[in-house]
Amino acid sequence: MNILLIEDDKRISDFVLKGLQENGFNVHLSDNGVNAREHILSSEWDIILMDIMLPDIDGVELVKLIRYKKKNTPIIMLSALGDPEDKVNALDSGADDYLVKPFHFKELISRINALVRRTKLNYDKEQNIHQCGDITINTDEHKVLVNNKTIDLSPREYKLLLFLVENKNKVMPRTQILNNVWGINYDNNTNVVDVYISYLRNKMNLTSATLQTIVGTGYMLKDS
Amino acid sequence: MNILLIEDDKRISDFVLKGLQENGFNVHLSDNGVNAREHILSSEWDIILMDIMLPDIDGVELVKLIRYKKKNTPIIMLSALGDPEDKVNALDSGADDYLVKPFHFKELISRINALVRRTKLNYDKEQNIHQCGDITINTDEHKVLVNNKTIDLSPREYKLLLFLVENKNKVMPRTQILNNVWGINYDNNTNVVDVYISYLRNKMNLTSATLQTIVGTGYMLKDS
DNA sequence: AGTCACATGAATATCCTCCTGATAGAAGAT
DNA sequence: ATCTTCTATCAGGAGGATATTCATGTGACT
Repeated sequence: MNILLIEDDKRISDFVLKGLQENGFNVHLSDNGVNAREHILSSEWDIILMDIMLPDIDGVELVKLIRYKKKNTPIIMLSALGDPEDKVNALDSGADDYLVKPFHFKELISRINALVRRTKLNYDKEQNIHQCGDITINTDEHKVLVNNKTIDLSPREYKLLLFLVENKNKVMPRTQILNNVWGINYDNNTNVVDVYISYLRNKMNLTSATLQTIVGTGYMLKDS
Repeated sequence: MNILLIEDDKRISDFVLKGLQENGFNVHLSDNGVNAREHILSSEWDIILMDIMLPDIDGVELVKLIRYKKKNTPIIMLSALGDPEDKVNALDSGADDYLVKPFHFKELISRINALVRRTKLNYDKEQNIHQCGDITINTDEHKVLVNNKTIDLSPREYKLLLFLVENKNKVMPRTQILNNVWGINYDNNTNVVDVYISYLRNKMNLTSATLQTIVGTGYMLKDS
């Protein structure tokens, strides 16, 4: 799960970052509003944790911007301000939750889980998502992500990748790949599969540990 | 909006009930767990506000029961217990939010709104108004707006656009477009779809990032 | 009839994808 | 260690897909 943490106070961000990572979350840190905005608009996050007081942009304004841009990413505000007015203000601007510092770390984890659970209820039903390690394929949108970055693939590359993800952790012989991705049922001495595997490894920066070569047989995509 | 309030302390329930009603909510009160369970399982609620300490059933157990029964109704727990353990316990059992008494009424309203907003994101599609980014279609008036400017479309163009907006963020194969917009069920080697996509892009000034071409498949209208 | 808007198929240019075949390099066999 | 087999990668041409424009057909309305 990918979390964007927006926090300028290094003591706090160190603490939160470490704690989240220990709990198995994949966290990216932004320490200012401008940088955060870039990351929000260019990538897909499961959830955003945002300090309300940032050096350059007001957190509430940032939330409004995100919602204005039709981004529905879940947002939890973190703030030293415990005043009801501040809470109301943040929640009404589009944030989903508001947590007053200092907070207990366990509570943060539980609130993250609660919110993500609620969000996924809406989305996962409707979208067809395939995963394998860092790789995410959204077949509805025909979209491929590696570490939250969109990768452009040609139709054939896409079809091959999808086939490998659908059969992750299984060795796929060349013949079977040719059969399923190219529709070729006979052995015609081609090396297209090798070539396209190479394309994928390049475009997606896949190590040979992730997209393994099984010598004499074919290939296998490993789920970390 | 229909709210189920589960609270046995009459002083508090009076206060909350009155406040919610003044804010235009439609509220039903249950003052014990057994009665509440009946209402939860037999009716549809937009949101449930639940005291954690009830005379007959533990609130957390009630939440677990609701979730076990595959009811995804949003739940906010209200409790005098401010202990992190209690919060974690409640949230992890399936509650969406946790508010410690005494709370400010405005905060409760904001949290209710935030949660309902999050829950309804994908459900409340207004019948006559369709949106996608800058594009707004009012089917009652048969009117198309881009950035608040009216666009004149021919019947076929309109039908195609509406279909794409209704299926925004999903790749629509040419065959499916032909089927739904033209009523053609067989492949008759036509390029009308391409031509009309071109018309739309021109008339509406759509970038190829908004109305995307999915090479080898079809087209997709992207939100935001 | 004539005009107009619309729908459609065809034509063209452009761009991108796909595949082949060659070569270099890695892995495995003896 | 050497040879053989298998794999990785590259470059470039052929082919295919798409965008756009044009010409024709069709039906409604005047």
